[in-house]
Amino acid sequence: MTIKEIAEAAGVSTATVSRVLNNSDKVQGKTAERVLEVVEKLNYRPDHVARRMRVKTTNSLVFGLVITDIENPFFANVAKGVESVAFKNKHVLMICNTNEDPEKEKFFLNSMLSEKVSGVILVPTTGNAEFYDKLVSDGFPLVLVDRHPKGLNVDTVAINNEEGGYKAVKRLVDLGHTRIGIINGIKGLSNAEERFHGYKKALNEAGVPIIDELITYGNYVESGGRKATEALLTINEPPTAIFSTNNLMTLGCLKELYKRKISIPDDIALIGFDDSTWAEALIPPLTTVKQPGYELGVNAAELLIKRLNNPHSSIMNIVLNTELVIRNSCGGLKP
Amino acid sequence: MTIKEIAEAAGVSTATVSRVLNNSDKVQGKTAERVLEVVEKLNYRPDHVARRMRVKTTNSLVFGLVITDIENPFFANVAKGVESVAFKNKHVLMICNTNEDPEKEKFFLNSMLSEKVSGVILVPTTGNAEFYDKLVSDGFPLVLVDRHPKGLNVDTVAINNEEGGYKAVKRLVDLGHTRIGIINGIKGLSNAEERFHGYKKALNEAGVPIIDELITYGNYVESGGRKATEALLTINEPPTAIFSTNNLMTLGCLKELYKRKISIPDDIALIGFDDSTWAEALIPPLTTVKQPGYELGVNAAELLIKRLNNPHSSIMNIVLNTELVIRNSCGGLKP
DNA sequence: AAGTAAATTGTAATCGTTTACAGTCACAAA
DNA sequence: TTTGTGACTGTAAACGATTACAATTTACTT
Repeated sequence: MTIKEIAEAAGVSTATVSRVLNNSDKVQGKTAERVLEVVEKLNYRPDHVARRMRVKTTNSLVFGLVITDIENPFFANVAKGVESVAFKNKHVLMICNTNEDPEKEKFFLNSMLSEKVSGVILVPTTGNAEFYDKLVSDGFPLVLVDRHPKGLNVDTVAINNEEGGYKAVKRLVDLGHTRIGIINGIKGLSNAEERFHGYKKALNEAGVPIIDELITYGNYVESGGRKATEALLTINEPPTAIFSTNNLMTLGCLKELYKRKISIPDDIALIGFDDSTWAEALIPPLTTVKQPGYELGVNAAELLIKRLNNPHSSIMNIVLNTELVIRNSCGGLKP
Repeated sequence: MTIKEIAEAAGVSTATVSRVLNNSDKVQGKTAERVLEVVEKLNYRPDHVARRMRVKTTNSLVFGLVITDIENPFFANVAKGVESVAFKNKHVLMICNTNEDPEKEKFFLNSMLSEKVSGVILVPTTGNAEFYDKLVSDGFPLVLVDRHPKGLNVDTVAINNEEGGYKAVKRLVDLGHTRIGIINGIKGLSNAEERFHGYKKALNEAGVPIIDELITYGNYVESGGRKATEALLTINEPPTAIFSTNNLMTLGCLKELYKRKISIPDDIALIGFDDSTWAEALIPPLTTVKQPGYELGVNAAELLIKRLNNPHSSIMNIVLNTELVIRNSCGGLKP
């Protein structure tokens, strides 16, 4: 079913059909009606592929979204935010999942470029910075979310990770802890390093020494969180509190603690980063730094649209704030 | 950067470049090398849009995936399974999120058809059955996952929901419960009804009467689970065990129980459906019926590929089994 | 009635590939 | 030398839409 068949059936030219379909230009009311009737009757569906080939604008009706882990509820939130904006703009989403693999990421970005998406929202891994740079300088609409490779002049939407880390650790310090273990994310990722900065800042401010033994890395995955927890618990003088810097590692940590029958918050205090939907269902409910994942996605999508409408406006870097959600996994709550 | 420019730069025709790029046909080694060098040097990226327009096959390098809730870890699992197969086949995924809204679903399906995806994997909502039917009879490659509208002759991959529900409730019955509340999913959805069948079957087999008061509906969302739990707890003689038929409703249930300081498994037993990553981190860890979400996705994608390669082979309905994961939320475990 | 501007519609080129078909070339056989 | 045969390579026509430009019709003025 093509525009040509519609044209024939309605006794007009393809140009007229196209005009009616894009309800642009001036077509006589009667003619438009007749065409629309035929369109309806023949159940015609426009071919976006053909359209996109002809129309050189960025108007492809598809946005790309590249995330690192679709199974992490945080990124699911982000995706939902992006989706809601995309849908409002009649766009559809091409979502890819890199698993933090730079090669996969490159493949997906190339695929999306080949598919001529309008633009891409990307949670960057490490190692492809020059590639992004080339895309941006070629004028391709790209928005980075959640992470910001150093020295890159590109639109970004991220959260204030340092402040988030600071808040979390300050809370622990305020409750009297001085041996505070941290489970860090992936080395070299901006958000991981910033959260770590926040940790150090809070300790420094309180005059608490920073002890190497208490600094572990869990690479943002559950098994990493578990191993890191194990490491923290088996040192000479284990921490009295743990700051886990993402939700999956928190899960690993919880499981390890449960296995060892170490109870929260009595034996150890635990504070997480990222408020997942299950955080409140834990016993005790988890105190955590809440990241606005959905808003991150919404803002990224809106920024992308802004960029599309105005390719030469200056680069924007949006930073959203976190919120400390105090529940009971660090104690300190009135009963 | 088009194939034409490559052709000029390499001093050959566009046909030759195309042949080299699709490493088909016989092109002289030297020529191919020269072309590839130019491709490399000029950083050429094929235009899939143009390609797809010319090539009428189903070979579009894009699969569609329509799910109902990207924030539900179960569907994230499914998506990941689909993704892994897609990636192996150098395909990229167009993912849409219907939120159980039939209108949105229709819009997305139309979009995907317009984008000429190779085929679609769909978690169907209610109400668009005739639409699917038309697609399938038009020869469009469609695979349904997780749910199966009645009377539709279409490829499906689902789990054995009735057996899953049966296993869960049997476990409760075996532990001596006779007042077992159920929090059902969305009325009219095959998987919800099948799980409910399993519930009734287990009770009937044990000679336990089925009591209307104990049957509630939570529509597969957290708030629904919460309200349903509230309803169950405020009847005259509350249940001693609850079967929650999906993960989000289980979360709602847990929160309601926590609020009311009802402890698991001492005051009430709880069994869930769908083993989320957090289920094991709960205290006590959640006993649940595990659905193989990832495998569901893998199988759906493979079925889709099979369908693409062989459009006229007979319709397949794949059913995967569940597994009862016994933890401690129903009690009955040796300490 | 003729002329003119405005409104509507049609013609045909174009987007970047793929591919049927045709053409070229080298070399072996007659 | 001519002819036939592969092995390559090139030419040009699609694919389905959009749109500049041309053509036609309509409406209005004088």
